[in-house]
Amino acid sequence: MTTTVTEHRRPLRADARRNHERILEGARAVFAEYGLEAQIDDVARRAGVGVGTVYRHFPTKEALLGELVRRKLRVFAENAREALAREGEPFGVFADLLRRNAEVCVADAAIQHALMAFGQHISMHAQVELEELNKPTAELMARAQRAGAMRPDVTVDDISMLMCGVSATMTQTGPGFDWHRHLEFVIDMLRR
Amino acid sequence: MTTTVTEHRRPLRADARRNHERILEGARAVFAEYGLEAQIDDVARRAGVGVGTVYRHFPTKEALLGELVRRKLRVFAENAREALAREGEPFGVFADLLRRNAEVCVADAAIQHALMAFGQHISMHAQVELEELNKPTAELMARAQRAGAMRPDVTVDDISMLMCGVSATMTQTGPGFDWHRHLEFVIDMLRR
DNA sequence: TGACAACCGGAATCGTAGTTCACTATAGTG
DNA sequence: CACTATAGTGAACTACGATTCCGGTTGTCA
Repeated sequence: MTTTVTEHRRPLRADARRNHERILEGARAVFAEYGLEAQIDDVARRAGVGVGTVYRHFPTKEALLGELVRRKLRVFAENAREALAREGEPFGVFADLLRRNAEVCVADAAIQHALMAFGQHISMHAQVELEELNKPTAELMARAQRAGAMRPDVTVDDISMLMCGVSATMTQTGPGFDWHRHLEFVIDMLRR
Repeated sequence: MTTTVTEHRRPLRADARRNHERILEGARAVFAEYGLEAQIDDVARRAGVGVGTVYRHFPTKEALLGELVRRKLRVFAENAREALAREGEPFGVFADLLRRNAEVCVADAAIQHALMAFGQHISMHAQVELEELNKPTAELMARAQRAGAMRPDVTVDDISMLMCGVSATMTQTGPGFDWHRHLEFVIDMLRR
């Protein structure tokens, strides 16, 4: 239903496949280091390819950013599914999931910046990934709530919202700004 | 000590003073409507002056933004001082201050965007205003804490941080994103 | 009212980045 | 080993938007 055209094409040539990966990794690194204002030329240089090659793989800068965001969301989702399989006190498991995913975030806060700058536009192209993340998260929350360890009135969307706030703290370098602390405040608030 | 050079200059000509105000107001309106990507030309048009005039008053776009931010901070501070003078249950007074200032924020979330985008650079030029806001806020918190109505471990800096998170929610149009809700979560968490 | 300094307007300039394209290189295939 | 569809390259093109500049205007003051 949401299958892309890609699947109908013959497989990429070996060098193309290799470069695709290199570009994505280069982009991740460069955006992590310089933020959104990093240029495509920088990405190309870091990846060791020409600009043209970047554009052969991603039609626009925004598309490239979009793919990076989608990958990040997949990591979040993967962690969530893993947490779902874990044994243990539900609230603790959930809190640890938040901590772990936050850690994934800081790894390159620039992507976070991207999410906020390009905002809804990009996230509209990540519906699937968002869904994939929200499903296990909701289940995890339901468990904690049934166990009476989590406020019964919080929803998955609240979590997105609150974590979005935490990640805002990450990109800010204010005095006394400490996202770890922010996150613990949030976790505390979710508790019973 | 931190007095500006302006004071040492002869007063502005009447038309210049008028334009200064118009530009600031036009900028506020335009940035509120189109966000940071609004152009100086737009500001000029809205203010009913030429671009050159804008540049006569503010050397760069960033400087203009900076002044807007500073003005906003002064409003926050004003509200805080007012709250300080108010009678009543300390925590409630403080919570209402947060609500009121949040309301001031949304009025033009673009300024908020500015704070996050230009980030630390602008806020470095708003030290004075920040101080002016933090002083009464801290006093208000101390009262609530002495009354045993507020968590004793939160600081003024925590408030900046958390409110920064709330304002991130304002600029985001995610599904199920509701900054009022976010704010109430925060207030709840601050409570004893 | 006359003179001039301060001010205004907005076309023109300049720098910056995203994007294209004409040409070259190479993986895959028979 | 040819042959060709794919892929790569980077100089050149473009669009856009901040900033400059100078001829014309206007407040102010004697």
